[in-house]
Formats: sequence, structure tokens, C-alpha cells
Amino acid sequence: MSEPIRVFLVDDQQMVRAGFRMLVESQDDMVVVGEAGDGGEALALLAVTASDVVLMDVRMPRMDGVEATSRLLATPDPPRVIVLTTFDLDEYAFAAIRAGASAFLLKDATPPDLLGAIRSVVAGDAVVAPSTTRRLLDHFAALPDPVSVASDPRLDVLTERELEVLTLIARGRTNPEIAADLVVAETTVKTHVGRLLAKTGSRDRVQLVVLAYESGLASS
Amino acid sequence: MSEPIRVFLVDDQQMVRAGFRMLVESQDDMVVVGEAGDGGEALALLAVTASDVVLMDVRMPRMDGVEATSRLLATPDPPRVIVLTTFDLDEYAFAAIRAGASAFLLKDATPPDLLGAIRSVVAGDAVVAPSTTRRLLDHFAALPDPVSVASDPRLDVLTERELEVLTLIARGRTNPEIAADLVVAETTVKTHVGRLLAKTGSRDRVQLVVLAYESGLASS
DNA sequence: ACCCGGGTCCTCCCGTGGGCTGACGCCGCG
DNA sequence: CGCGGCGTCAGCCCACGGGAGGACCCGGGT
Repeated sequence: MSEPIRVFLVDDQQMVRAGFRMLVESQDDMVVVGEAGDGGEALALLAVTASDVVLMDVRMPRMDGVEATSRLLATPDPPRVIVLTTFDLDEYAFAAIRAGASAFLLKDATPPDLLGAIRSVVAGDAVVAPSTTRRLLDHFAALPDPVSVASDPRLDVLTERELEVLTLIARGRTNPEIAADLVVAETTVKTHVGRLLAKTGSRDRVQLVVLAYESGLASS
Repeated sequence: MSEPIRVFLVDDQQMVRAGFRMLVESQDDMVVVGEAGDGGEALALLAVTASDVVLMDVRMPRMDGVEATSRLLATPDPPRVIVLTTFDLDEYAFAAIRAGASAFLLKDATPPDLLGAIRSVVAGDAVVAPSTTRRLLDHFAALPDPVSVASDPRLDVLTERELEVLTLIARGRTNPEIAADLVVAETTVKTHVGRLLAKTGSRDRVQLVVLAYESGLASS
């Protein structure tokens, strides 16, 4: 442990900063190199203060932690950012992750948790609070699976040709255009469209487009 | 701690199972209720063995851990599944998450890590190995943002009202319906639609729907 | 004071879309 | 063989959508 881990604290409440400072300074391989009370101040100070890890509160006046994280990560050779929040809200967590934070923790995390997170992010790993991980995984699992396209049951009764027509409708093509594409008469296309409407319970081609997208037939 | 946590072990190497069993049984609030050497055996035994947590190896003969997890989660009142792997490969991790696993750990996790993960998943939380979390977050951050819609530039010139009309069009509503929704005359709606068509370069409302979905305005 | 952009509303016109009805050839199935 | 589903095609009708052109009110900016 040649070089101590340089930690920077960002929180609008100085009492919170003092607590974190005590905790961090209690470790002989960590040192607090600075503090800031909001995002703007943090960016200004970090521009002239070399730091390894930034403990960043989410809710702050003027510039919040997410915005500050995003901007900080855009600077050359940025530090790792650990985002802290009091309330376990998805919006905060996901926004922080998108902003490029390496860790997302609740403020009720235990001191060992926080210190472990600091060491993890310095090592290049990432840390997410367990309760947040649950929902992160749920979101991830809920993502559209590129392999198995879960189709709408309403599309099951459609014939190959009808699906063909439906995809063309979902591309915004008119009946004459579809007729030209499929090399058939326009009246034939109208017949297919009529059957599509009847089978899917749609009112007009607009609702067919909606159905095509909602069911994943159209590539969004 | 009235009821002990019932743990089920699935791994094709009995030495590994023995190690886990020793670790789990060393806790006085946990008990091993069964073991299996592959996914099929695990499913069969778990069908008749009430269990809270399943420690599931990924690489196994016959049925692997991901497949077994997926099938297990499809049964009524399934246990939580902790997926374990020797190699930290994205395919395993993401497949396990999609399959519905509550935790993803490397086999080099420390005993406290594993025991903590067991307690976390029983509590409804999720756990991901730090090194995997890093890449999970990277993937997540790279996803299209559902909140701040990175809109199509064509939508930038639209007014608030026009966007409102556009979203209703994208829900398949007719002009009279939109008029009723917004409490305005139908002619007003037609004016908005006309401007939408002109501004976006669309030919008809069908193409507007396509645009709405492609730009992410409509929730697909 | 003025203008301009956004929102609202109107009338006239007509093309596309969709409903309805009926028809034909092809194929697979009982 | 007859039957039915599918794909093809036709004519008729008309409601809805969209274009053109004009009009009014309101708010903010010059």
C-alpha cells in the first residue's frame, strides 16, 4: 500500500461530510483530499484536486449528484464515483448508473459496506446496494430478448401473407405501394387489410401499426 | 430466527457440494435439505422438497444451471436461486439473470460473501459479484434510456401541443377521439395533425405512428 | 406600439381507406 | 370427390383523413 486512496466528499450537509471524513480517515490506507457542498463546487475543486474516489450525494442544491457525476466522468482521467442516496428510488439509481457511477449505495449502508465499496471501485469493480440490485436485475431480465421474440397472441391466427402485409403497413406504406411491393392488385391488399382488421380487432391501419410495434413484429 | 433457512445444493462435483454443505451447516440458522448432481435431478428433487434457496452451479452435465433455473422459477412458489460459476463470463451471468436468478456469484467468493448472499436473497434482495456488476452496469448504461427520450431530431421542432397530439395518434386514436380527449374541436386537431405532417415530413398519420415508435416517443 | 408564434376554429374539396358483396383458382384434407 | 382455407380479384359506397385557405385570440419579444 504505497499510495493511500484519495477520497473526495460531496454532500450538502457538512455533518454528513464530517461523518464520512471520520470513517475514511480511520483507515490508514485512505485519505480525504477535499469536500464540496454541491455539484458545481465539486467540479471546480476536482478540476484541481487529484482524487481516486468521489463519494457523491444525489440530492443537493444547484447541481445534483447525477448531473455532477455525468460531467465529472466527462473530464480527462476522472475518478471513480460512488453515488449515495437516502431514498432508494429507481430513478436515482438508474440515472446514476447511466451517468457512469461505479457504485450506488444507500446512506444506511454500514461502514464496512462503504469502505468495501471504496476499495472495490478502486480495484475497477462496481457495487450496487442489494435492494437496488434486485430491481436492476428485474429491469435487465425484463429487457426484450433478441432471441425469443414473444409475439402477441393476436398475431397467431394470421397467415404468412397477412403478416407480410402487416409488416409493410407498419412501415407506413399505402395500399397501392404494398400492392406494388407484393406484385398483386390493390384490391387484394385491401382484402388482406380487411382480414387483418377483423382478426386483430383493430379499427384501422393505424391501430395495426400500434399492434405491430407493441407485439414486437416491427423493429423499434 | 424461528425457521432455519432451507438450502439446496446443485453441483456435479460432490466435493464442491460437501464444501458448501459444511459451510452452510456451520450456520445455526441454515440447514441443507438436499443435493443434486445436475439440473434434471435438481428439478425432480425440488418438486418434492421445500426449499428457500438453491445454490446452483452453471456448468453441469445434461441440464445446465441456467436451464434448470429457468424451469425451476416456472414452478409454483419457487425458491430463490443463487447461481455460482467458476469462470466470470458475461454469457453465464446475463443468461442466469434472464433466467430469473436472484444472485450471481463466483466460486472464489469468500464464505462470508456466500452466507451473506444467502441471507440477502431470502430477504428479497439480489446479489451480484463485484466484477460482474461492473459489466452489468456497463451494459445497462449502454441501453437506450427510457426516461430521457433521445428523440428524433424531427421531433425537436414540435410544440408541446403537437407532441400531445402525436402521442394520441400513436395510440391509434382518431381525430374526433383526440378532440374529445383534449377538449377541443375536431378541426383544431386536424390543424395540429396537418402541422405534424408538414414538420415531420410524413405523408399520413400512419407514418406519424411509425415515427413516434422509432423515436421512442411511444412506449414500445 | 407592433409583430409573431402558438393555439383555436371554420369551410370547401377530394383522395385514400375500409366495409360489403361476390367471385375464381389452388391446395390439402376427410 | 367435395369441402374449406387461402390468396387472388372486382365493383360499389361513403366516412374519415388530409390539403388549402382564411380567421380569431392571446402571449411574449422588438
